[in-house]
Amino acid sequence: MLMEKENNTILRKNGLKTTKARKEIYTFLKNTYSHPSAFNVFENVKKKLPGISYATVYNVLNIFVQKGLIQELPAYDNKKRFDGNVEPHIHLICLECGKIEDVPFENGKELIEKIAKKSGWQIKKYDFNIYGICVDCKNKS
Amino acid sequence: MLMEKENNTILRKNGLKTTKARKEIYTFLKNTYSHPSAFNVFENVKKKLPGISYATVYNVLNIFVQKGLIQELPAYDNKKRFDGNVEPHIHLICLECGKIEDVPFENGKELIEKIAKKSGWQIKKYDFNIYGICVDCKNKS
DNA sequence: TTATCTGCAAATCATTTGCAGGAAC
DNA sequence: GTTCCTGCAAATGATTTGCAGATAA
Repeated sequence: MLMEKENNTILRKNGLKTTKARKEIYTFLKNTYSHPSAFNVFENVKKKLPGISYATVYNVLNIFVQKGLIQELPAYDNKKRFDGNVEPHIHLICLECGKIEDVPFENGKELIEKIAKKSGWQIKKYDFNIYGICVDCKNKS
Repeated sequence: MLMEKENNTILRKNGLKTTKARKEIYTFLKNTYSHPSAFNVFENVKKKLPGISYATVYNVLNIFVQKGLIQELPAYDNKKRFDGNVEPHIHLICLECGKIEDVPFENGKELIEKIAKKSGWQIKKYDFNIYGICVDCKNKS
């Protein structure tokens, strides 16, 4: 669990004022593996800050992405997801229940470097999403 | 260039009536490397079929994706892209100009199989997007 | 105090839907 | 002749924006 203090420090270090909204959203994202949509974040943070507005959630999420504090997953179903884990990794996405699990990308770095060299592009980041049926959903059917 | 005849055959084989809209959209997607958005498809196909409606473009794209005739790229910037190349491969996406290039994924199959085995998931497909600055944009700046 | 956020409501933009007429088979 | 498709216009839903008041520094 993230401590209040380090949380403040991180925000300040990134030139952001430490507001309640930002602290709660940051804490929530850094302590979940659920890869929430903006709406999920809104719902959850509202438990702590009942007056928070949906627009503020979007504003804060966008600033965090911009600052590299979190990452944004592309919308495979029209809703962006957000991930407090900024280490490069692979996402396993269940087509049935929507669950998203993280998988480390072994040799990812080498592969990326090889592609950078071959293509001549300057590579900034990647996202690697694998879609299928998760173990739970497989067992259900 | 795709021939009219094979085009018809493929549509029929998938249980689809061969309409002008479908033939043009299919031909366009199979003959471009541009990874167009729905709007790009609309613009281009309108040159051949001026009366076509935007909704039809969406309908047809969705049916094609459903039938596996094309693939859909998740929206990293709020717009889905479509790819006539259904072979699994990597996309290089330029953050500056939006260009998308294909890269073969060597050892992709092995990697996916390894992840399937390890995780227990039944894997259906993947998409692997690498973001950066393309050669042209690098040279410009 | 001053610059920066937040909350609210309205706006935007991609995508979907309902339905009546039209085309494929 | 039936069934399936298209075009149109309206609906939907996620995300963004403008702005006035509130809050952090």
